[in-house]
Amino acid sequence: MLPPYLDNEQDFNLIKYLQEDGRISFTDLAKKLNVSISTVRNRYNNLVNDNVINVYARINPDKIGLNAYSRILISVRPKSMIQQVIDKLYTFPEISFLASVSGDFDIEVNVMCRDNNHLLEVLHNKINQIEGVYNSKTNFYLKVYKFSTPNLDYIREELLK
Amino acid sequence: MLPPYLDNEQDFNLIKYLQEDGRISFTDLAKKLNVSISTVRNRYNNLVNDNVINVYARINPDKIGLNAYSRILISVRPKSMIQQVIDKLYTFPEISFLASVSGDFDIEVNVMCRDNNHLLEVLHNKINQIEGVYNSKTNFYLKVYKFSTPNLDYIREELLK
DNA sequence: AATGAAATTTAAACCAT
DNA sequence: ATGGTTTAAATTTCATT
Repeated sequence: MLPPYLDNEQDFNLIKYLQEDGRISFTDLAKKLNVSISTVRNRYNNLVNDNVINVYARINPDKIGLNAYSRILISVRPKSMIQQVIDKLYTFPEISFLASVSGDFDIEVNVMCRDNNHLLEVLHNKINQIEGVYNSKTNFYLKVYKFSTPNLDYIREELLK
Repeated sequence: MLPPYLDNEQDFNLIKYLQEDGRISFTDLAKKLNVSISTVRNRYNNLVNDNVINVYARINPDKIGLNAYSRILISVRPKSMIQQVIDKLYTFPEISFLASVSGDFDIEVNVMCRDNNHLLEVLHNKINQIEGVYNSKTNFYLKVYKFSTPNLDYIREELLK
């Protein structure tokens, strides 16, 4: 069974077109979907309000001088402090991604920094100073080949199996 | 020194507003920046054409039934085959992120799957079957707390140091 | 929830500086 | 690279089914 939103042909296609071009006009969407503009607007607003999608500008980090893009894995001890550490990490502007993760470490963050010095500063003076951070491990993204949202046509097919 | 784009007050603010709302009208942007609409449009087009930003709809994976979101690290042998493996991985619709990475593994991908069975299928039947994939290691994102673009005000400050 | 119509706002194309 | 003008297009609001 398809989850809500993807089971609706209109929502599904709406999302698909907005993935390709976040600024496509409602009028164009209405033409593509063969429904009225008002319908497109209603559905779009629902999708955004329900936090299914959000339309925003993604920055290409190296194009704006952020040349040290890395993944930092963090282990917390005692484990009871994990949420506290997450809350603190959440406030760091360098961090573009923050998640709980399974495996040898508890938390994964992605950090976009100016250069290695900047990364070192963030790591030593900020992340490693958080109470509860017991260990951390850093790896660099040497080159990013793909950064996208998943292919909806494929997903629909997959979910219908 | 600031890199191109961020050294320009207009581009900088343009990006900042578009990060918050990818569908903000050029007219509103022009009012906020106190410049003409034409200027906003020209600068926006340049930013997009130069691949500094792109505006698109990001999907919240669990809202559309993708409940197994994971990171897979891949090591390639012989190392001469890395690019070939990357090219193959690039074509997989499940993969939302693909990068070369430093450390014990060569490649990192993020995969959005329906459930564990789906992930297993992708891993065993697709990724691990690629010629040159020698080893792989999977970890789950148990919960994503932050998924954003970096805070521009902070970055500017940092880059000016 | 989906539509239609009118008034308002916005975008696009063009030209000028 | 920026701004102004005009025409076409899109959006918003409100009413209707």
